[in-house]
Amino acid sequence: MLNTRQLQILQLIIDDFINNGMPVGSRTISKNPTLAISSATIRNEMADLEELGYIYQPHTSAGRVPSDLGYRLYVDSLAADKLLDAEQRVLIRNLLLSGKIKAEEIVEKAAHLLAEMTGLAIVASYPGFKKRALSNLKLIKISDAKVLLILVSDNEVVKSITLSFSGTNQDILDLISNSLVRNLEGSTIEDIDIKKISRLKYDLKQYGNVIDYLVPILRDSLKNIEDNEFYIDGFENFLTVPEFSNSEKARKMYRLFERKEILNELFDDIQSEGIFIKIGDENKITELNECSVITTAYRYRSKDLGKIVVIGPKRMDYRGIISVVEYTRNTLSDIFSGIYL
Amino acid sequence: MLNTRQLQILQLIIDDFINNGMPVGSRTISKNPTLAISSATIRNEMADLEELGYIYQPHTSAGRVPSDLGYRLYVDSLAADKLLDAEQRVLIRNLLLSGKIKAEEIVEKAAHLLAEMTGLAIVASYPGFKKRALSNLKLIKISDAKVLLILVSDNEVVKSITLSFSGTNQDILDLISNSLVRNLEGSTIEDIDIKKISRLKYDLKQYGNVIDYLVPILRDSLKNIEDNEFYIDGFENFLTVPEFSNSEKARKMYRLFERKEILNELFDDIQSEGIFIKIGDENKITELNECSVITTAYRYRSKDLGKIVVIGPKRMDYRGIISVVEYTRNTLSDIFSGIYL
DNA sequence: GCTTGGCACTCGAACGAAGAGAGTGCTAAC
DNA sequence: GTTAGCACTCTCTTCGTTCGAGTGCCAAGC
Repeated sequence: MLNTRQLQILQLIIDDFINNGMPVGSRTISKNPTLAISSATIRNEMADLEELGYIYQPHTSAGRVPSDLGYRLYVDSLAADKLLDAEQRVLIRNLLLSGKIKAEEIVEKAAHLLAEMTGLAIVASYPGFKKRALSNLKLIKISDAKVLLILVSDNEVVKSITLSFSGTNQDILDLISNSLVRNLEGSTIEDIDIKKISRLKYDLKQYGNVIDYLVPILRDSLKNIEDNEFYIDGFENFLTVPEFSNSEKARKMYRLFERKEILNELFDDIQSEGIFIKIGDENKITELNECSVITTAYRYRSKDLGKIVVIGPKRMDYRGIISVVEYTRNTLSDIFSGIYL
Repeated sequence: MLNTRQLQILQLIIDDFINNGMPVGSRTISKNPTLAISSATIRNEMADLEELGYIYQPHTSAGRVPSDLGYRLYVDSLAADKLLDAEQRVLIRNLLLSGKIKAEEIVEKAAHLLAEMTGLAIVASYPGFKKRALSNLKLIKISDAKVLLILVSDNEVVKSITLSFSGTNQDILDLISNSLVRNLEGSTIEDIDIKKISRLKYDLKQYGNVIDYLVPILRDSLKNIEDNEFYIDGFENFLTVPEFSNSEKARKMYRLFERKEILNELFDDIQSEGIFIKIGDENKITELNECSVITTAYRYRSKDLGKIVVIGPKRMDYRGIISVVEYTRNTLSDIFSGIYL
């Protein structure tokens, strides 16, 4: 559709616009030594590119700015994915590996790292829990009145819940824990039912009264488990982006991401495998029509574990950001899949 | 020092300025029915108040704005602390009590709630952990290669650490956990030493090789425990404050609170008991000279557990905010002290 | 002697005109 | 097909003007 020169000019315009954020004039492009054509010729080509919808003028006497279509072509032609340089790769890996911590914390760390490295806003979903199978469980005495219930899912995510429960000791709790694991292991966490819990009574007849007291507490607690759905980081980055430095706009963006239904809509739309980019109007959520949204999923072995969404202005360093996101995603997947352990 | 009328005028000026954010003119004050004096008289009084340093003019033909000294007098004369209305009290308590969760999560919830209710930025420190005594401990198998170490401190704070540790089963882990608890219970967590851990060997001779493998992992993990020091929330609120809506300023504030040494300085300065307010230049940290900082500490029984800092522009609804902060602090203390459990 | 109406004065905010500058489209020549 | 040249357009900045809110001070009044 576009000839080589047109494509080259379009790329130069977009590169320049990404760097400087100001409409690009024909003279700027004509200065490029690999092109060696005059500004007048560039102007003619620009008029064509505009007619084809790849660029437009904010006003009559301004330079050109890429349209969504222009960005799309630009992004699609970034086939030669820049590999992250070794230094950055080591940095990311070391930061994510430092301190062996909980799944949630690793995701948060990765999102924070991404926010810092990309200078954009990040939303990440935590590894799922409720829909997974239970793989281990433990009751731990915290104080005279409190017991901690630890649940481990088959995707190695851990949750803890504090119960109000007194008049027991750790030895009894261990017995109860063991019995519960035997009875509940393999059940989907959100579907754990009272019947299975009640089998405790038969296992541990001698502690009947303790169990009678504990069962309803356990049931209620399990019912109230919630997936901590999203972690948000780097929204303050919107404050430095000239396109959003109008604090009204920045705040609107922030408020947008406090709305769970918006996040759900955004996350439901993410396909697995690879990295996806939605530019401007390509986003279904109209509030994001001025943004580009880059999404990917991190995995546990061969299943999706959670998703990462990068949100920024359409004017962003796609090439660099894609490579950082990709490497972080892969590292995260490796960590969760146990490659590094 | 000030006569009744002067004090009244000062309060009216500050009330009006807090509400409207614009310099207050003599005519505005003279309209107040309880005063019933002309604007000319107000002007004379204002000139006196300015001479005394309680108010000042941003420029010659503008109204008056409270100085730090003026705010100080205003805040100190707010003796009749407004009690929070029952509705808000119930709201705060229910929100903080809903779902019995971990200490960290309760603090985060409280900070988030405060950010929403006050419209200001909140920094909270989590309950301390490293300097506390160990009260319970448990190893839980997560997968073939991972074991979770759960630590409970005597102030009922729970931490979990993932260890890479394979070739064992939950029964052995239970035995090891029990032995560790016996040997380490009461030790200060950051001081747990290898010697005490090594006693495992004598307790559980039959698992000698497992123990030899586990001890160094445990030691390293315990060394690397870090107190998750601070939780920050509501900084986006700075975007709505006209005084900071200049996004440069808002961003500066945000960056300020990413610096741990600043937060440490801020938190070290907090006294216990009660609610403290630093206005403008009263803050040692020069970057906060345009802000007011309200601080308080939540407690576990009769000892400080963590601190809460509210940061906003000097122009804030001190009366309302103090009462919200106070009630939240008290509720938090009650929850941690087990009053509600 | 405090209070008040009146008045000249001051200063910032808003508005508009003028000028500069960047960039364009078009035309005619190469 | 490319390019130099030129008229044209539109934004941005600057500068002066006006408008209005608010002041300080003075002289009269209670």
